[in-house]
Amino acid sequence: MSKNEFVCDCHPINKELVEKTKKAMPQDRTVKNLVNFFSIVGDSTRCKILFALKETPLCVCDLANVLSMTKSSISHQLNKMKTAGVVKCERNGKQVYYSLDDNHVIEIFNISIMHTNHKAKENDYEK
Amino acid sequence: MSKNEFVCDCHPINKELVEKTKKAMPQDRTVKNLVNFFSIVGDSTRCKILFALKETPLCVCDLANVLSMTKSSISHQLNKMKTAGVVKCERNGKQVYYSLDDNHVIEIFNISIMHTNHKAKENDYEK
DNA sequence: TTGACAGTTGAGCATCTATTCAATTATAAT
DNA sequence: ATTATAATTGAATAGATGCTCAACTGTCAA
Repeated sequence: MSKNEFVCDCHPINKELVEKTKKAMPQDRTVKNLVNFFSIVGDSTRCKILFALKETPLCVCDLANVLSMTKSSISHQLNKMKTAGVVKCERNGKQVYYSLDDNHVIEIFNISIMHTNHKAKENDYEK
Repeated sequence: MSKNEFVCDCHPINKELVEKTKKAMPQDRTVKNLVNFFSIVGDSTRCKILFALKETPLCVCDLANVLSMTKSSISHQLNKMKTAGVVKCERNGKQVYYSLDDNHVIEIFNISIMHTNHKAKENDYEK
């Protein structure tokens, strides 16, 4: 199967603009990294975990209590988050303490909250 | 079904810290809005659409050509993005032109790209 | 009014993914 | 050693989601 296979079902309206835009598109790896990151934070459980860890490092058990979920479910998500590089962990006796691995995440959260609040307000006006 | 039902399968290690962290957690609606937004950008097709629209407004057909996908598939995604408030559209004759509805998105993209590049570099060192 | 093209829409399908459950590992205390 | 607790892990399940296909709407031109 060719990678350049033409799978589009229509001819371009503005061919030059299409070509120009194609050239301006970022590398596949850039998109992949970005999508991977947004997928991690685009889940309710993981998002809440990050909000909790923003406050303080927590062990799996305490995270489970904060979110009112099972340890197993939390642990599964923490594993994904660790792989994605948004949290790190450290064992202390029987507990494993998780914390944020990069404060960029909080910065992104803050701007995004501003964005979504702005949008939410717009929707209020429409009512 | 009670909303305060205890579904966690373990007792807290540090009860006070759990309570304190619970109080610091954002409202459900804040998390919901945020997750909704991140879910929208956390998809390869939608992410690419935003990168394309960052350059210029485009009709569905030209977007389909830029991404080498079908009109239908693009249209389905644009519909979700419109509902989420990240793109807006305007008909011009036979074409419907889509564009970004809020430049916050690009700002969030830029910071996130910095974050993911940072992470990608870390992974390179590990090899 | 008819035909062509742009775009939308809903149903169906295949894939992905979050949670559950059960079993296992790791550590500490008795 | 044995027991208890914290955490991890893999398989199974149920629900979500993106793409395809086909039918449909909207607009323009002849």
